[in-house]
Amino acid sequence: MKEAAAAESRPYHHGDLRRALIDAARRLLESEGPNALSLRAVAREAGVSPAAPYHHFKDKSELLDAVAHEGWDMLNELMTAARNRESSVGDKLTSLGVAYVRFARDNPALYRVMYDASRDKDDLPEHVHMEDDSAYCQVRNTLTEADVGPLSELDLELATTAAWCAAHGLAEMFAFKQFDPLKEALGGDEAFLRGVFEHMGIFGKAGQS
Amino acid sequence: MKEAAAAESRPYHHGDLRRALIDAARRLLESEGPNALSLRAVAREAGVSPAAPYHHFKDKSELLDAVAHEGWDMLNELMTAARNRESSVGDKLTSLGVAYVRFARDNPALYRVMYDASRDKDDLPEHVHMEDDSAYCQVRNTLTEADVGPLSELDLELATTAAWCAAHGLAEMFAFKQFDPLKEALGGDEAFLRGVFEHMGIFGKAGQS
DNA sequence: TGTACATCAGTGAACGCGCGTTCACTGATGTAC
DNA sequence: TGTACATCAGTGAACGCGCGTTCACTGATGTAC
Repeated sequence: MKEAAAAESRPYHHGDLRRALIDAARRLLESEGPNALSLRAVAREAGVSPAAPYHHFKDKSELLDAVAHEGWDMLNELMTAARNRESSVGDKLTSLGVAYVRFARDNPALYRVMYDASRDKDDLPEHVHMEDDSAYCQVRNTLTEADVGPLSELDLELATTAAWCAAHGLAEMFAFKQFDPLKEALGGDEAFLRGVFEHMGIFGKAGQS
Repeated sequence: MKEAAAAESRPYHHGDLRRALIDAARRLLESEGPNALSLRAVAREAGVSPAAPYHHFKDKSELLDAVAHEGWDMLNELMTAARNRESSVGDKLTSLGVAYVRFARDNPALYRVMYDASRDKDDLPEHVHMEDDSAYCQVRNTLTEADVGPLSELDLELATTAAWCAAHGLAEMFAFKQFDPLKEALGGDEAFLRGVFEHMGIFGKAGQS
């Protein structure tokens, strides 16, 4: 219905096809999963010919990168909000972890695209771990606030990495049915999530201080 | 050369094509990566017609499952060995974690296939977390040996899950170039690995006890 | 204000490709007598 | 030991499919004068 209406009313020139393509990709991603995300499918979803995207993206991977970039931006924002919401270091860390895994749970296909795109380059995008308000830096900066004595620069990076890995691991495992009984016994996703975090050094230890 | 020789000498009936196909898949996986793993490519690599695999596997996914299954078996064995190699609980846990991540580092494409196959079913294969000598149980059983007071059944599962997630997260991140400076500063992969584990509750805390 | 023209952002047909799977077939093997 | 025959495990050609990308094109827009 939406596409039909768009097809009727859309003028020859789209206005902001780049934007529309990314949105279409996001829609497809959540409705059909990451494997369905072809250039042609995105064009189709946007109601446009298969060649049209080439006026806005060099090739398929550039479109995917744009989608992934938006995902990271969302995550950065969620993490910033999660940190600002709390006052103690321990609460901030837990809140960051929970926000991270929630994002992955609520946007599983997008999350997958984000890491797939990174893996292709063997690196995470710069703005994820370099810029000041990036998700990675939210974690690192919170860790510097912990009053567990001065951490060396190396230890700080290691601790941040440990936290990031732990959260990513949980995010990837979260959907496995294997954990359903445990989730149920604990009373829900959220309790499970916090339960696991409590057993992870970064989150648990700091959470108790 | 190998395929040519095989093509010359192989009789009409292969002998053990099932085995040969899985081996071919493994070879392809490490040389070309997970995306190159098509049924046709596997048949080609095994020096056999595209239809031949259908006498041994119902479809492509059954072949992939067989490959993944072998990966899990390898991992189970490595984990068992890693645990038996050490005597203290802390050393066992660290050794398990290191063995896990090493496996992922040394067999990145296989590792990917293992989890991709699991994700398609939303569950890990039974023999990975149910059987007594499975990787998962190696971790859980080691945790029961820890003298940190009696863990409740739920806490035990949570702790095992936490350790598994943490290791998986590190395994997935390990190859990112982002960590190259850190690895170098610490003096190599191994030191980086242990450094991160020390900051992870399960491994670090128990490692100090 | 009107007109010529360059530029931009679409179209739609076509390209070659590799894929998973099916089919009728055939060569090799094993078994019954 | 030899022979007839069923069964097994291959072949290779063909199917339809969706993909990424290119191409010559055209309709719409903006700008110079």
